[in-house]
Amino acid sequence: MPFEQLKLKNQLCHRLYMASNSIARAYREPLSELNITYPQYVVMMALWEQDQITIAELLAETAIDGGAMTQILKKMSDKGLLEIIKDEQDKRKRLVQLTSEGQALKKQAANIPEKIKCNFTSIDSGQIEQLMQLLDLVVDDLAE
Amino acid sequence: MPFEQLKLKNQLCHRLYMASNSIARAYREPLSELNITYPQYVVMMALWEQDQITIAELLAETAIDGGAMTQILKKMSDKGLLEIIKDEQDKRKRLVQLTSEGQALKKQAANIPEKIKCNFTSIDSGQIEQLMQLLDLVVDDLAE
DNA sequence: GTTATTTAGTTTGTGTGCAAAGTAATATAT
DNA sequence: ATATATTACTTTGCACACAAACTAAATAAC
Repeated sequence: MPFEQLKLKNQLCHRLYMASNSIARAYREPLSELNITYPQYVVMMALWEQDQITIAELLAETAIDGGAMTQILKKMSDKGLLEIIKDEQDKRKRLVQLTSEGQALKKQAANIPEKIKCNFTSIDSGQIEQLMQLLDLVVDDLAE
Repeated sequence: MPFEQLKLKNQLCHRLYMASNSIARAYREPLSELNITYPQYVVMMALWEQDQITIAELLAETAIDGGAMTQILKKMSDKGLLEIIKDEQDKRKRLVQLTSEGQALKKQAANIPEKIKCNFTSIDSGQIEQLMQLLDLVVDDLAE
């Protein structure tokens, strides 16, 4: 049975591809009520946890691409969710800071995780925990 | 502990986001030797399994977006990997058919899964199987 | 048999993800 | 002190992913 390993049903990558797209799609509607996209939501979650961090720290926290981050932050800045401030100590760096609007959005976002979890009827929280641990192994193995 | 559920480390979606991006990145180099991208590789895998199928069937098999598929197939057709043939019975449909070059590429691709698996040093095949099953549950739950 | 609906696919516009090249400022080497 | 390298980002160009609007053809309704 040659080429068996090339079948889509045997490919972890295709499962991840589908699962990641499905999840992002699921977030679209709830996030559209906050007028943000999924990667923008990731940035917000990072900043709600720790504000006033450099772009490099935000990149490390979110795993968003640097080139994409510039555009994403610009759009979020235009929407008034955050401000990008020059670091006076090191003028190469820039600090990202939530506006009061950005901070206030946290309350509106608080019920989103619950909304998403409602979709998971055939998978329990233990399995989700297990899934996250396995995904961490994948990510760590692929981090060169 | 309010907002605990909004932390990135507690979010399945962010793990999936990182894992999916990491995997796609890992495929980039091996696939560049075949001069194809990851979604194009998914299309090829589907066609290597079953050739001469309609675009709708290809969409169902790959879970690629319809709008994206049109562009992807056009690029693959330009590269000479496949041809898009009108269905004479039902003129709305189009059949996708590999060229001999497209078929021949299968041999070159045969070692790609092995190359990718080399990255996974801390995760065994049993865990990968388990991971795929859990991801199937996620995808099924989110398929409306 | 014409109208309405559904199906199959394309087009358009926005938002990433990524590599590669570019810019500006700091750190290092000598 | 000056050249070199590194760091922190930005810009550009290409390829998707997606929603929404669109076209064309087959089917269903009447």
